[in-house]
Amino acid sequence: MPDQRAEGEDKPDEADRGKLENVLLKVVQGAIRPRTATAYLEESLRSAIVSGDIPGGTALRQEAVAEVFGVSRMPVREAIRQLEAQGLVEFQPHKGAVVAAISAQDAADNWAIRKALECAALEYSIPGLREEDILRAEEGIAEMDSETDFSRLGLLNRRFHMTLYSRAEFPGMLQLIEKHLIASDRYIRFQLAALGRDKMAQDDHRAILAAAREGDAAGACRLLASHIEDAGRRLVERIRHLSSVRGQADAQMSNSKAPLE
Amino acid sequence: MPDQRAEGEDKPDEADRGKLENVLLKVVQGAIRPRTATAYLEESLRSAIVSGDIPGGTALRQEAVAEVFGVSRMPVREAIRQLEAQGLVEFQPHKGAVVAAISAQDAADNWAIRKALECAALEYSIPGLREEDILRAEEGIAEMDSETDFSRLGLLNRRFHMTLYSRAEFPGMLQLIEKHLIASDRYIRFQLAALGRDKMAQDDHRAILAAAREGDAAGACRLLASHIEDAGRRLVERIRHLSSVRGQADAQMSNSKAPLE
DNA sequence: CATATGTACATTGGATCCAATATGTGATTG
DNA sequence: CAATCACATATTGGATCCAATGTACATATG
Repeated sequence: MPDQRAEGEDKPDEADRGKLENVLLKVVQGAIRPRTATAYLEESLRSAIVSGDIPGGTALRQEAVAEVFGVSRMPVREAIRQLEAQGLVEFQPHKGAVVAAISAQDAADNWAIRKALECAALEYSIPGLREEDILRAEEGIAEMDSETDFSRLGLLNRRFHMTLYSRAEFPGMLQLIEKHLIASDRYIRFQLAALGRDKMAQDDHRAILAAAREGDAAGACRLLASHIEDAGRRLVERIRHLSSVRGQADAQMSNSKAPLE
Repeated sequence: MPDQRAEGEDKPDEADRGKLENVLLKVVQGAIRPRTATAYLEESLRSAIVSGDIPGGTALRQEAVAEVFGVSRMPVREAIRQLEAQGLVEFQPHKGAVVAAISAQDAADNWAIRKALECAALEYSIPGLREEDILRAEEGIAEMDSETDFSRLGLLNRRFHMTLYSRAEFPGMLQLIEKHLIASDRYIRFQLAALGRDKMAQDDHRAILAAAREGDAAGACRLLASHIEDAGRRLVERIRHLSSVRGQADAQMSNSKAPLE
């Protein structure tokens, strides 16, 4: 669901005209407002892909997608282009787009990138962390403790991590990290569905936060590095195991969707 | 201008069929082959942007671009979408796309990301480096020593770095690094044009390669880190300086193009 | 019978047209 | 005279149409 930013506020000088407009503005804001069809499709498709609703390997036929969303093929094509540049779909000229498949290689890549970037960001961020950030991170841990919905756990985990990095003065870096955190969501969900939420290594989270609170950048980075590394290694091992047991692992990975909704 | 590949050659006979195919293959490979107009536009625009031929801040009016390239607006739109997802242009619905402006913030981001990713990649890669890689890297350094064309210097620098990382077993990570190296090209060129090629810190390159040759991962990473950090700091300082002296620095940065062709 | 070839169909790439939105300019009104 | 509104214009968003390409199946031929 696309949330909207506040638009230009008209000055309320002309009797009730301002009020009327405000009312309409609220209505519009409350409603699902796809500012453009392309943006709407791009968000919907991405969320569906990372959540696993559209399993890896699925061919995205333009006509079919267009029909489902009630638009023409054109916005579909543009949305697919963007998803391609983001690495969420693979594209071949005249053949079409298929949702990027889950694979051990992709997972290993993602975790290696995350480790490098997140450790750097944490180091940059720690000196600038404030009370409110620490509190927000603590809340995040608590929320994860009490959350039962897998799909929300991924979001909460992402938020916790991003809070820790938020004071790094490199917005582009933070954006890149968030992109990879989102991409790792479906793997996290995949693990949770099978291993039955071992609280997502909450002990790690607590230890990292403790080090961050003390301003111990080196220690926090070391903890974060092994936190990410461990999760990545476990995940890659499991995917490798599955793909050696069964034929091609990609297909049935999608069943991680089943327990979710 | 899109050249087309050779069309159907009549087969002389079946005796030398294998050879014929090889010949045709060479012809096809040699030709400039824009598989689709969108891909052609995407490559052309990206190269023009990173090379500085299209300065930051330029509005990419679809109609104008389409006319120049002799196509309709549609492939232009798709290409722009991809460039947007790659962060090379900024996009606003109904307003259009403008080439992402050069800025101190963007440069700082880029170098911070590069430092994190490239150091990690180097560490992963060093244990797997072979003789041929070392040799290729040495050739790269030599080429940079004797190259006078600024636009090629960026390419050679990129190649040297990528050679060092090439044995890291994370293709996605390498792709991400290359993407950021390409994006940093126009900053490098910007520096070279002003500072007059101080050999691009070739001493650093030699030192890094020496450590890599010895298999000293930690040492090589330390050297690489400060190599990237120094260049980034110098660059950011210079951009900050320029923007404080003159009004907005973004516009006239484009003159870095002048000495190039 | 196997391989190669031709043909029909499905799907994507690209062009043109129309609609929606933003911006600039001039008129109107307090 | 200033501010606002209305309108004209430029530009982008989206839909529909046609062309190009890939795939699958049938057919011919050694």
